[in-house]
Amino acid sequence: MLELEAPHLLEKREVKARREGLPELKNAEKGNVVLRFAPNPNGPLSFGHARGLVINSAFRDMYDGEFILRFDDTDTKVKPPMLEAYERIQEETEWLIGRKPDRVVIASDRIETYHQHATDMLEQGFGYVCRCTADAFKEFRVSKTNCPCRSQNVQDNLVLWKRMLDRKFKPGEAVVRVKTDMKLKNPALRDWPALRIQDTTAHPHPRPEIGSNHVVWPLLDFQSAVEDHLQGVTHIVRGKDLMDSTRKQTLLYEHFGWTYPETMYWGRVKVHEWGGFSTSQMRADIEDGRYSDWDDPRLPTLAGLRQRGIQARALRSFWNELGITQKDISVPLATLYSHNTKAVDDEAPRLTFVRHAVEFQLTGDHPNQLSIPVHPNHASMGLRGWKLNDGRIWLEGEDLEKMDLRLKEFADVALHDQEARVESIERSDKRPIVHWLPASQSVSAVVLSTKDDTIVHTEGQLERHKHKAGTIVQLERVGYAIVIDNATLMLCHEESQEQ
RNA sequence: GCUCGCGUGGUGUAGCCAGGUCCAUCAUUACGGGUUUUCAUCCCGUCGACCCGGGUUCGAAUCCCGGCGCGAGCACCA
Repeated sequence: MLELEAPHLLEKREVKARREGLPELKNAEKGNVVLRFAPNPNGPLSFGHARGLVINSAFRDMYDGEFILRFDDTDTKVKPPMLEAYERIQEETEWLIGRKPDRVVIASDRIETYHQHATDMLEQGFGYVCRCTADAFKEFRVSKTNCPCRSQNVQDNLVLWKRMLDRKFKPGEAVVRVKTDMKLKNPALRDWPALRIQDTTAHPHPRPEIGSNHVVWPLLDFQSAVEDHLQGVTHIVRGKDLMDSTRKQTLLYEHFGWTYPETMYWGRVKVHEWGGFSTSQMRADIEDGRYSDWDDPRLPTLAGLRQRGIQARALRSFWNELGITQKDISVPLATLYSHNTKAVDDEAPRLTFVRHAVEFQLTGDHPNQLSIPVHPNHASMGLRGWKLNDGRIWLEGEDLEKMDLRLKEFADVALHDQEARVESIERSDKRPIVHWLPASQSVSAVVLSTKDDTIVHTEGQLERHKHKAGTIVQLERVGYAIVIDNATLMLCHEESQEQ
């Protein structure tokens, strides 16, 4: 009885169990879920894009569904696409989510399909060609009055539509609008624009196969709505700034008799250490030479983070942990770094880097060589063999305040002038343990790190190594770093504030 | 201004829809301790929160109303 009338009462206890990971999708059937992420290819992917990629592909995995990467490249003037970005975004997506998208769709390939749907809309009478100026229409929108173009009959609309396609209008002289209702409470929804004219002679599409082929282009809400339906998208998970888009598009779906996908939203995210970066601002700064390129480690691009050794799986766990609440949040980079440390530590070979190195001469009895583990927790990673040869060693400038030191993995020494006299091989007291390097084992090197908006160069002596570029190592007592070449590394994580 | 959305410790997050098992979860940060010949990893511990005011109820983080705060949309951008 209870089961029939109020099954939720019985499930209560189970539902209250602590949830881990992402929430369930509504009306989702395993194997029958289609998701998408649709960036504008006006630059490479940013940190923020990663959220859309990570979350949507996580749902794809959770439901054994499909994930579409779609290029929403329908503006050639305000946010012109960048030709290189198409390939680059696909490569970065694969790196981030660890697989290729199930489908890739490029909006600019499908302009004629959108035109066809616009024709359908006009024929069925729920759209019209509006020849008012943007300003004039704005007044109609504010005053909740119908624009005169709204009452044109279907024939007139189709004639005007053909003239649009035939390049008889200039940009701004005609748009296609969706008939909703000018008295709708939300002004954003009132007879919203679906397609407009772009001057693709002055502003051709950067893809050579598209170029100036079309002048009538769909706007986001129309293009996205039609494409989601055509691709069979079942769930849309996106930023809450697109909430009104959902409402606009739902009105269009009702006209067409389609069912709108389930939607979920996330709020805005700010990273405390980064200001507001926009793709176009970054592009300008790179052109001005303020940053080296899109992969400059100071930039919040995926390429920049990757350059610094931030791992894809760290970004995945970071975004998955934030989840999809609608709250606007501000996260410290320390959270991302914490995920990255977990991702990297187990596999990071240890290496010695002596900053601001000062030379000393070892004296007294001591072995002439020693072996140090590559990783203290994993003997299987092998040993590093050091030879002392002439007994010249490097110590870090900041460690020299005390005269009695323990050279890590080696011996207790007492410093005097330029001499380090070995007092004991065994550890004999509580003197501080410091890292050090035999001169014969070292090479002059530089470690780069980002600090605020600058790149700091730290000179020092680096243990000789054969790690390939891109390897993440741990510089003992310094931090995790990515190998650039034999004598250059870059710290993965910004120097901590209290240093 | 109109419309929509959101307010749980320093920062995130779970719980809220279907009120009790919540003196509120987990993570991170900070601090303290343990393991460790790294200021790493790992482990243990401590501090710390339901925006405010009413209401409904035996009982409210959870439901209702009002207030306040924050954010977004109102583009012929995405």
